[in-house]
Amino acid sequence: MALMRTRTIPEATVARLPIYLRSLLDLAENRGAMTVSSEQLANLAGVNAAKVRKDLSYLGSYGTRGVGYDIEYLLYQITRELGLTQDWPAAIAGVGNLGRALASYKGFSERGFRITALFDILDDVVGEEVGGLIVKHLDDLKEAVNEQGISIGIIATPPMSAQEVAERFVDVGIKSILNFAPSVVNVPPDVNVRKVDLSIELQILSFYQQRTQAIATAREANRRLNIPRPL
Amino acid sequence: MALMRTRTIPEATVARLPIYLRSLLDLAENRGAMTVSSEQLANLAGVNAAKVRKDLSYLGSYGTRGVGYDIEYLLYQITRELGLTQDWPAAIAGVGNLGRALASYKGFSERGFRITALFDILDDVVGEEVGGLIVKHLDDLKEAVNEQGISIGIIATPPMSAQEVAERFVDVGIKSILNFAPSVVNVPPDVNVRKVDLSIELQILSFYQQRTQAIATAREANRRLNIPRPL
DNA sequence: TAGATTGTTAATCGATTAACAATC
DNA sequence: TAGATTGTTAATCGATTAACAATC
Repeated sequence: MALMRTRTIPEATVARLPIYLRSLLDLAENRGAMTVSSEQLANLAGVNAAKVRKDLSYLGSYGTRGVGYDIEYLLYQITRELGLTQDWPAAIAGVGNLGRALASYKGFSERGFRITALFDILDDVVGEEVGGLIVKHLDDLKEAVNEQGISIGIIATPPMSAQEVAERFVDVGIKSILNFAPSVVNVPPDVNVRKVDLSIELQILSFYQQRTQAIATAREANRRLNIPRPL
Repeated sequence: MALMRTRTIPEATVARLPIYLRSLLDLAENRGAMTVSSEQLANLAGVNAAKVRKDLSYLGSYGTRGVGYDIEYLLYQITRELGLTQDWPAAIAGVGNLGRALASYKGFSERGFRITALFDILDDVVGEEVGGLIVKHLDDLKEAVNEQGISIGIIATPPMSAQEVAERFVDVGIKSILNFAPSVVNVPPDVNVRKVDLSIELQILSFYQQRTQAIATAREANRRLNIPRPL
């Protein structure tokens, strides 16, 4: 067996590639640029230039010293690396407020993701049309997955149902799950799960908000103490 | 001036506190437990026990050797640390699909966050009732912020408007922003921004999905090569 | 006392960053 | 050649984890 190519892109880098991708698309489409320096790209992406160069170096050496990176080529490389040259049809389970918003979210299709099926278990939701799709019963998951080649499952159910839906996804062979439900789901180790949790984001923000306010209060207190300074 | 207390909780720890909080609430409410060991809490939160103990040690030494942590007390400490004992009213700018879903999202109020105002700029949206609130024009932001003590701004607009909304938020003194728009916003350094980007999550998932599939394919290829092995 | 579990240390790992030789 | 910018090295920083003494 040939030696396995040791192309291990760090997680932190993978998480930044989509940000670079977006910046590059902006440069290409709206500003008609042909090349970009690590410095420019760093500014657009909100990181520093050394990080950009290091990140891009994991994809190979695609820049030109003294010139920068060819935007089109870099776009192609990042797109390929992220697997975006392939089609990954996605299904949403749970057609409540959030599920509906996700189903009709333009950003997905704009970035090449197709939501091809919606599932629920409530009689008054199954059969309804949402965002151009008829909501199916979760019991019909397997059939839809086989027919449509669905490879990404999106959980938009209440927390109580999340684990069961995750297991159903796993049972039908789905290996990538995006979980919007506010609960942890357990899956086998070969299944990729990413979690988006609105409450957690707000709670983290609360921490930093509290700190910001504490700093402002401390500064104010110091100001009051210091200003009427006796000679 | 007294020496500033050097209580610097690492970012990674702050991001995990809400997960512990949720697990502890589950233990307290649904299972009537009084104490919890780092081992148990780790299992619920999906991390390892050493990490739990290290994380909790930043809050102080609240455990009892040989026994574990008192759940009620730990709940109180984490809640306080995250700033959740305070009320942080939030406003949403952009009442499209996503904004509506967020406005009616039960999870926020369940976890102590109040959405107190909705803003848009479109005539046919302003004045509409969504989730029990009348949508206001963005021009009335300052008034509402002052009256309601709004401290968190949520951006749910299209990407093009995100920067302008962020600036309006900053102008009226908001120091914490949750950005759902798929674009980077620039704010002064004392403003806390967190970004939730649905497309980026899917793109990262795409990378790992591609890798998972490559591994499966390689395994299959090896199987085919190895099974009809000549002597 | 024996068993359980914390809190902390120290080793390790991974990510960030400045610096600069290589080179367009 | 002079100026610009990459790609990589090495230092540094922050996060993770195993191990275990402390102690309930």
